[in-house]
Amino acid sequence: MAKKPSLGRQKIKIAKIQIKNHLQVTFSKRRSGLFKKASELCTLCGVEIAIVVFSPAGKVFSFGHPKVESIIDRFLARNPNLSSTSLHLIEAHRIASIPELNVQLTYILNELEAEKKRSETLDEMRKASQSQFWWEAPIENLNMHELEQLKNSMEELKKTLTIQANRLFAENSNSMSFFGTNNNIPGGVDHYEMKPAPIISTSSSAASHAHSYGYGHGF
Amino acid sequence: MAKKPSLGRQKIKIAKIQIKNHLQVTFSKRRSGLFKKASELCTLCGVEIAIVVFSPAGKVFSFGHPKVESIIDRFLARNPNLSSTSLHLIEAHRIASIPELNVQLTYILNELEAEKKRSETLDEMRKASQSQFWWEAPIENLNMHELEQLKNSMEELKKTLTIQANRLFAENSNSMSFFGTNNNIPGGVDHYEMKPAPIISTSSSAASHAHSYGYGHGF
DNA sequence: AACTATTTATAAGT
DNA sequence: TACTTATAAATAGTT
Repeated sequence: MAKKPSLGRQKIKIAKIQIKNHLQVTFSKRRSGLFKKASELCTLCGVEIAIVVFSPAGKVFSFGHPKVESIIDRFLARNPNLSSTSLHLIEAHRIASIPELNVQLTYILNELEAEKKRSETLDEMRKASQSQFWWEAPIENLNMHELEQLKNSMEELKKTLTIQANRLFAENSNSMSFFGTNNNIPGGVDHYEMKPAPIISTSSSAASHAHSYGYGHGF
Repeated sequence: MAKKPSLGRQKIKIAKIQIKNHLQVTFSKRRSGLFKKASELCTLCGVEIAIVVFSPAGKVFSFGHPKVESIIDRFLARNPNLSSTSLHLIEAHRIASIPELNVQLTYILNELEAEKKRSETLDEMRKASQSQFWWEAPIENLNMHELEQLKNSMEELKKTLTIQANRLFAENSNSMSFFGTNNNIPGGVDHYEMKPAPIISTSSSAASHAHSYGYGHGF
């Protein structure tokens, strides 16, 4: 009985595997391979690594040393993105005991988030289609207009807030406890200076630290 | 001159590399190897992966498809953890004042601005590619609706904020106001009840989904 | 999951 | 940091 020697490992093209079963097996194998490599890198070089993988089915797999969470926290601390900021704000208002404000702000933040996601989606569509496919979804001008309005509203709000805040501040700078939780007011009264909307054009969300799949130099 | 043939790859123990220079080289090589593997896994299996690496020096390297941030958000949504909750609480206390709130709003404003610019860019790309199709309508309508709601919310918020601020103002002001310009006080000098800071201990910590370095099965 | 024949990654050296 | 070489590891296809 002649053993049929397998062909052994064959070269494959790096493109989405079509055969479902095959894909599943490969995913499994390579996922553990990836985690193993990560683990080795941790040990060899004493670095901290977190990996999060979402399967097409939405199942999540993660690796982390020392812990996924701590690394993510560190990452977010350096690279604050909108959603985490939203969470802070929301949380702040919960604690601040102003339910009405909370509800509304939450709603608004969700909207903003949705808007952001939407344009992310569009951006990806564009990238994927390379201008060749029908789903190159156009962004309607009206939306632009509405966004403009939104911005104006927010600026208005901010102005009002600033005025009110400074009023309160100036009057009771000795002992004001608006939110009950916090009596110390950080800044000086100089908040009252109103620039026409600062716009610290902080590079939008992701861009701040330069290496997504990037190769930073140095150590 | 006999070429000295290198020994080639040697087996190494998976333990922290002591020779600094060596460690640096290995880190560099293996990091790119890891990212490459991740990239291949993404392509082959159509999954989403984020990797964050902190070097001993605190430098951060990341890989993400489609984006580190979006994947982290997704992860945190499923897996709210204690530390980030703690951070939120701390953060909340820090910003529990009107001036700080103001700062936060400014930040959001900036985000919106950045988002708008992005949308504009995309829109121009869209125009350039001259692909305009009627069937995008549903998406557009939905968005218009949402944006309309957003706008309304903003106005509501502004109103509420003004009212609240003025209430406090009324409560706390025994003396005169420095700014006589406050005309838009809708009214009630009603007292607003302060609760002692709810502090909702959210989050079931990290444990919820089972695989840190774990090998979940299934897909 | 186990088995190999191969491909790929990479430790050392330059 | 980049290239080279020989070898260690990972893994595609098969059972």
